[in-house]
Amino acid sequence: MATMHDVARRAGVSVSTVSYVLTGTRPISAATRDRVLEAMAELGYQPNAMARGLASRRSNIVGLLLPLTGRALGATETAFVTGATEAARQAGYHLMLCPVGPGDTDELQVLATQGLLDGFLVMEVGLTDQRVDLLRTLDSPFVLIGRTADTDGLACVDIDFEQTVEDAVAHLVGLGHQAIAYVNHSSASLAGGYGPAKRTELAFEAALERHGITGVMVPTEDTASGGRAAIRQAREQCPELTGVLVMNENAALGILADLRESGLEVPYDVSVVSMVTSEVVADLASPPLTAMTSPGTALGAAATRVLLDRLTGDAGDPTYTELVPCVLDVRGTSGPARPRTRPTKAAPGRR
Amino acid sequence: MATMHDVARRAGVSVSTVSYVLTGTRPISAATRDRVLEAMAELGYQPNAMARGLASRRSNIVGLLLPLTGRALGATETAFVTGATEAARQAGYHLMLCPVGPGDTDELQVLATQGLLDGFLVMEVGLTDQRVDLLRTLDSPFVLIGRTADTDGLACVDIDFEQTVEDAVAHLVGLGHQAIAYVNHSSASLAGGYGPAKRTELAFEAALERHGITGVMVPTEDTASGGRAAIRQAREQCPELTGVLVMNENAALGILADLRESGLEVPYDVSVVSMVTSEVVADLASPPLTAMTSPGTALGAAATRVLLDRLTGDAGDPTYTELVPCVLDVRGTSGPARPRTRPTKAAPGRR
DNA sequence: ACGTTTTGTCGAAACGCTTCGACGAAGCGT
DNA sequence: ACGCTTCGTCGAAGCGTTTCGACAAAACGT
Repeated sequence: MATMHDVARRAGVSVSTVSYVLTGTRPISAATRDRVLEAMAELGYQPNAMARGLASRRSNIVGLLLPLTGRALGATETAFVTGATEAARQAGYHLMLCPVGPGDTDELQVLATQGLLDGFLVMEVGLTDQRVDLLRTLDSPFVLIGRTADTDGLACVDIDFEQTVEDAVAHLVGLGHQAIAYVNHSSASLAGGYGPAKRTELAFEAALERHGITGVMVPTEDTASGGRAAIRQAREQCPELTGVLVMNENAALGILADLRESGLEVPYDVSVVSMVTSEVVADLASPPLTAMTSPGTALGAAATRVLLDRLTGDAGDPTYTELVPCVLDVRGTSGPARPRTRPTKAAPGRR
Repeated sequence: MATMHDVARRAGVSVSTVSYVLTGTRPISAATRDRVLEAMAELGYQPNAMARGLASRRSNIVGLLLPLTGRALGATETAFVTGATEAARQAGYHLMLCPVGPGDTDELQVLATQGLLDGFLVMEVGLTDQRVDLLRTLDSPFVLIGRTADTDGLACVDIDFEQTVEDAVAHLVGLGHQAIAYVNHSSASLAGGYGPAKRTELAFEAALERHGITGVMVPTEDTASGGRAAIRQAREQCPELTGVLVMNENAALGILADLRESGLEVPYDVSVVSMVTSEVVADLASPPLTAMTSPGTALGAAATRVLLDRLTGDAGDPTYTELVPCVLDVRGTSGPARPRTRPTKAAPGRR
């Protein structure tokens, strides 16, 4: 590997001059610049990342804090990651995946103090999250993807759950639905203070009231069978329901299957809207899911930009919060509400 | 941040002694070791990753080369990533996600020469892959997750497609199926030399011959609608088919939906086995998919171990290849073959 | 008791870069 | 022609480690 010394010698300049050409820190005459550039090209010179990092105390690497549950990531999380990675790359940064969950403070402590990372992107943020506290006291720059209960002084990028729920409910109400169920994350998530679960619960209640309709919320596991259980429970608690809002993609498919097996046709008898859903999964269902598509890639990219702005010093507001709602994609599982008579077996031929 | 100097002063030893305590490179008496350790603890000392990297020319970071298509990663790929990340962490390494596809040689050239990464894990390997050639000429240590056409002198970890196809076919044959379709990746993938597509095609043909049964292979897009199109085409080409093997999870769901809509009941009329499938997606379907579950996490971990062995020098065979077959998980979509009469509308009550 | 090895520690030289102060050479106004 | 600023470049001092050669002190064999 050629070093800066080699380049300097070949171009007949000093090492520092080469450095200035590279970093643009000081003005260099066009003539010498060209000579240096040429020498670099001839030698196939590539600056050493470690040396640069040591001297400048910035690595151009940001860490992505992501609890690795052992189970696969959802499509939404994956989109976050790819969005963030791509955005970082375009800004000349690298992205390091760090399996650090809300409780792994020791891990994070090490990561943040060993000087490898310039800043952090924090995913899967709980309403109270030790990682946030730690990063704050260490004052490492960081941006949350998600939100804690108290976002004072924090930079956050998140899905606008309130708006998303409202939009979804409005869609159903617009189709004439008067009784809707909301199938939320598990009660464990709710109790554990998982932000999206809590926020959507509140938003759902608010939306019901605003539109003057009735509804129930049912928490359930994020699996197909969880969805099945939830829809049964919902129909029991609220037999007249014609609309279902469901938080989790997997649960959504379970609901669809269960309704079908119960002799109810979607969307003729019941409409289903899936929240925070990726297109791939929506298209997996048949009919394809009407869904609030999660802006995963965009969020990841936005978070990265916010963090990078902070790092390069031209930081604006340190309390910057950017909320992006999911957008409604009407596909095959939502339609006009049936009149409020007890549904008979679905009329054939309708789909 | 405390430095080694601080620790050395506090413990009353030289800097190099502190270093030896940390790295174990040379013997240190128990007494001084304890003193040094104590000083570290008191100061909350944390070695600087950059300085260490510069001096030792190893970063303890490995890069994961992964084309980011813009679309979300599949569950299998995600499992690879998490498995690799976790395994790296346990060995004291970090994992950096690098969006570098088979063609992005410039990107990779930079990554490999800037000295940030000790080695590479290469994902989504094509039958011929420029990344492999480049890494080879730069002689950076690397391990493939997947295989090129010619694996001479390469370290690979991959799914054992041949075995997986054979197992799947054997499962169907064991249930009495005599005519099976294989819904493969798209013809573009096949033409582009995508390893899994090609290998499974050959393995399927071999399995047909070995078992003395008939079948067709239909390439299709990796989407639900791709699956629908494929199953139609397959039934046209081979009306007597009772078994379907499908490469892609998304396509599998499409196939299930299409069969149901055609009045065929799974698994009574047709059995479906999904290849290289994750449990989450398998459970999304109803009935849940009988599948060859992909050992994603295990593969990622295995690849990492192989790479790390190579890095730490106690490398064994540089041509080490580890093949792991998917394992058959019988769920709800496979069952005994129907007698070979033309099926009438499925008898009710059966499932 | 003697050389000889082994053990434990030290000082200093890298590692390849950034950055700071210095300084001659131009360019400016007057 | 004069000092004054600006421009372009240089040398050297770090950045925080690892690692190598050296060297007392202790342990060994005879």
